[in-house]
Order: sequence, then structure tokens, then C-alpha cells
Amino acid sequence: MRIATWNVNSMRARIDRAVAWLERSDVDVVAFQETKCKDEQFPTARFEEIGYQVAHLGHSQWNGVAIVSRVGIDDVERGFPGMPSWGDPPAAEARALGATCGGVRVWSLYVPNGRTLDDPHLVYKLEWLKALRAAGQNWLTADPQAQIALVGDWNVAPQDDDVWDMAAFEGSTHVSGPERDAFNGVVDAGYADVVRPHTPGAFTYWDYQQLRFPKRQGMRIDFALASPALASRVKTAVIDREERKGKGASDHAPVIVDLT
DNA sequence: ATGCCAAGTTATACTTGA
Repeated sequence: MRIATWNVNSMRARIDRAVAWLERSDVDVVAFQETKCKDEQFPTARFEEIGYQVAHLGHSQWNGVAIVSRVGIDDVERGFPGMPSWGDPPAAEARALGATCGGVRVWSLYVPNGRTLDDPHLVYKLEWLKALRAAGQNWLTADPQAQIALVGDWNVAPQDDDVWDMAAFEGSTHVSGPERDAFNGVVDAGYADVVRPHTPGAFTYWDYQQLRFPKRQGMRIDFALASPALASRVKTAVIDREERKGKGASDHAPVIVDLT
């Protein structure tokens, strides 16, 4: 089985590329982030036409997460238990969608950005990751053999070599100690980064500005974390930087994990 | 090396993104 995660940065703007990518990538399950549309605007039929079932969660033009699968899509869950709210009045955002596909509990996650280190959005980001850690711990306590994939755009670069130049990120979000601690909290709860060992030094995101992609100046912020039972099934993983090339690309590349 | 910001809105400037 092959599982992927991809921050598509608007599904309506990218639907032709997304379909073409699916048709050449031979993936069974894809978790999308930043679909940037409401449920009724999501191009479900385009995926159904090529043999995939769809689950989508979107409330507005912001955020939005989806899972498409050709190996079943059951027990769809919108948001995880304890997920923090945001806004005035506070409401759950479209940042987490769970579904069981081919025996794997897949979570498509779009972690809050944080904006700046002194912004309330950063507090929200840290609380969101703390709550995800707690939920993840509970899932594994309930079933230590569960096959769980926590995949998506984590908006954290956990190591210095996950950005092209640490000096360029002085005082910025994504690389701060509290953000890294929050990310590693999920790892400590039992979820391993199963892509890094197969993709040393690789990035998953490159800013549209200043020729960051051709200059190879990117960030590793999209991750596939796996419970112990799932991690033991990982054969290999790749970051598909080909998909970042050309006109109309997302600023994130798909991340693909191959399972036995 | 594969190209010099992009997507959304009730818009023609602004927010968000990382």
C-alpha cells in the first residue's frame, strides 16, 4: 500500500494537477491540506472518476483537509478529541480529518501556522499540538497495535537542517524551541517520522518568492508520523519534488510512504 | 538548474501563508 500527504494550496486551483499526479503516482491514499474550499465546492467527482472515494472537511476559504482513497474510507472523523478552537466566537477549524483506509487510521493534519512568535496564533499552535499529542497517546493506549498515520503540514521544522539557512529564520516561527518541543511531543507519544531516514537533507516546501525552489532553498515541514505497528511496515519513502516544478505548482511537494 | 509570489474574497486592496 502507498500513502501520501500533500499540502495542495487550493484544490480548485490545482485540481487538474492533483488528478494528473494521482494518475501517475499509483498511490492508494492521499491526505490533502489547504484545500481552501467548503465541502460543497470540493471537486469530489474528479476523484471518483478515477476510482477514489473522498472525505473532505472545509468551512470556508481557509484551511480545509481531505482524504482520498481507493482502498476504502470508513469511520470519518471531523477534528480530533480535544482539538482547540480559534476565532471570535471560538470555533473548530477545518484542520484535522480522520478516516480508516485499508486498515490504517489516517489523519490529515494542517497544524496552525503561528504567524509570529508573539502572536496569539502561536499559542493556539502550541495548544493544538499539545492536544494532538494527548489524543495520539489515548489512541495508542486504547490499542497499542493500532496502525495510525499522522500526516500533513506540521508547520514546524524540527531540526536546523530542515531549513536552508538557520540565519534566515532568526526570530521566526517554525524553528523556535517551543514549536520543536511540541512537535517532538507527538514523536515521544509513539509516532515516528518514517520519511526522514529515507530522504536525508530533503525539503518539502519552497517559498514562491525569490527563486527559492531552483536555488534549493526550502524547508522540511510536511511529515508522515507512524505508530509502531505502522512504522514497522514502511519499506521506503520519497518526497516528490518533480511536482513542485512548472507553472501552477503548489509550494509544497507530495510526501509518499510505501508500506508492505 | 527547470525559473524570479499565489489564492482567496464581494476585490480593483487586503488577508493569509511560512
